[in-house]
Amino acid sequence: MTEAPALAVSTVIFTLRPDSSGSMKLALALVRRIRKPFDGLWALPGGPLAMSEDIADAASRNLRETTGLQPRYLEQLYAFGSLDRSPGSNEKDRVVSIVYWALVGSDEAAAAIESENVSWFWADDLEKLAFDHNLIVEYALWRLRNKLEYSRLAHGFLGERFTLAQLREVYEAVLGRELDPGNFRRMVEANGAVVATGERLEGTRHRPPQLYRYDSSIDLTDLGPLKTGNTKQEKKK
Amino acid sequence: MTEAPALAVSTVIFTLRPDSSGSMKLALALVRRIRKPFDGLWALPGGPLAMSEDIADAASRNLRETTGLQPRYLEQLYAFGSLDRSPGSNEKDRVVSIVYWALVGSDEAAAAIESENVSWFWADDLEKLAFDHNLIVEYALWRLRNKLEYSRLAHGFLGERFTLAQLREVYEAVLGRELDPGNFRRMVEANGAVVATGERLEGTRHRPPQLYRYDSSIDLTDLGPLKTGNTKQEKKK
DNA sequence: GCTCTTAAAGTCATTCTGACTGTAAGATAG
DNA sequence: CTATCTTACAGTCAGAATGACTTTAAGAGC
Repeated sequence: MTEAPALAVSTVIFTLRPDSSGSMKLALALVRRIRKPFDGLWALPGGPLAMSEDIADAASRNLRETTGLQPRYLEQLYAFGSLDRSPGSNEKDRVVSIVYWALVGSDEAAAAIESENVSWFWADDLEKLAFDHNLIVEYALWRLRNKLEYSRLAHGFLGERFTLAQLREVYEAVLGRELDPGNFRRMVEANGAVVATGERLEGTRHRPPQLYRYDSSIDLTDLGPLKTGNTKQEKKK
Repeated sequence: MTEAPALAVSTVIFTLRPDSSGSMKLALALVRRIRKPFDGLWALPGGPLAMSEDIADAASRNLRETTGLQPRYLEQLYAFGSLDRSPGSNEKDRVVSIVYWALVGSDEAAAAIESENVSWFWADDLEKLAFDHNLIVEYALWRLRNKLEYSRLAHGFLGERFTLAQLREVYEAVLGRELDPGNFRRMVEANGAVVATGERLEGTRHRPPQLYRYDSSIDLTDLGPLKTGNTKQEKKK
């Protein structure tokens, strides 16, 4: 049997974190490389795929190992396998990376592991990363922004119950632009994936907003015939 | 170094072919397996990824090797790597397949290789295929149908010049439903990806339709930050 | 009570969409 | 050479969706 390219799994881990001014911004988890190539640069968390480990499980595992968290959403992004991904390295070292992207709740993310070598970075305005990881992040961002518009994806960042203002804040942070509150409400109500709980959020300094929850009979996102079933989500319908 | 899963590349090859009544229907190329497992069943063309071969090149190569054709469009679909893809087989045999999907022109497809072990099948109404290939085809179909609506994908099936009726026929074959000719014309003209050539198609038994071509400054499809550049397409803009 | 802030409902003009009608330009049959 | 058939192509109309905006409601804090 002839030599074959190695297989690795990496994960782009997104969350929302409050910036210095208190508004939510999109962030992602990176780890610092501690060996060549690209020693010292930041990179996506990842590692080799074990012989009897499901690919999504591997992504989930390296998410847990780096941040200590569980993904609220996990989806395969793309398989990257160009020959020049690691310039200057021997052909023998070729690695094909199957990349996943994940969402973690912003409340949970605050409790995530952070250290000298594991940290959150703002998704826009990234420094130069190891390998082709800048391209990978760009693509993951593009996919996240596209999917958000026709799916329940925002739920991946929120808790069980949330106000429409919080939901809108997620959309604004991900899309990077402000949305009209009235039109946003109309859009959300029309699409029907969100239902009012009847409860209200108390303790604000203004009119108490209603709390909503997602209709659990609707999938988090539309994967077509692919039903991963890897996250904690249930599905019916 | 511990043993790792093998890496293979497969391709879902779509084309349009006239059925017995003369209308175009979506078809895909399959090869018959001549060894275990699933000996005798039909399967997607594919094979192992060579050490120094780009993944898309491998997909392109096995498209050429099975059908003798060049893809007009080629895009990565998904990496399939469940542990139970080949039931009953040894864990040592685990294969992760990176699957691509391709479009070939219907005129060229008519000249494609066909044999006892290579043949076209209608995309709806497929028999049981080897491995998880039914699921893969289903997903490829879903992706094709989704992308068609917001891209220039239909060009992958057509020649340089075509009438709006031909373009509509592609849409109808892929989507599996009839479209209103007037509204279709309006939609196509509004989106601007198609331009009139001024020439007309002669020899019909009715009013001669105008010939159109795609505006080559617009990408065949929107891949976001990913620009494969693997097919013969040029891009500008 | 007054003010501040956000919730929530509603208005309006524009654009988009699907269904449909009407006319144009050829070929063919008689 | 006229009637008929077929499809090209233009245009209409009503309802839905969208973006910008206004109005009123319901709390907190002073």
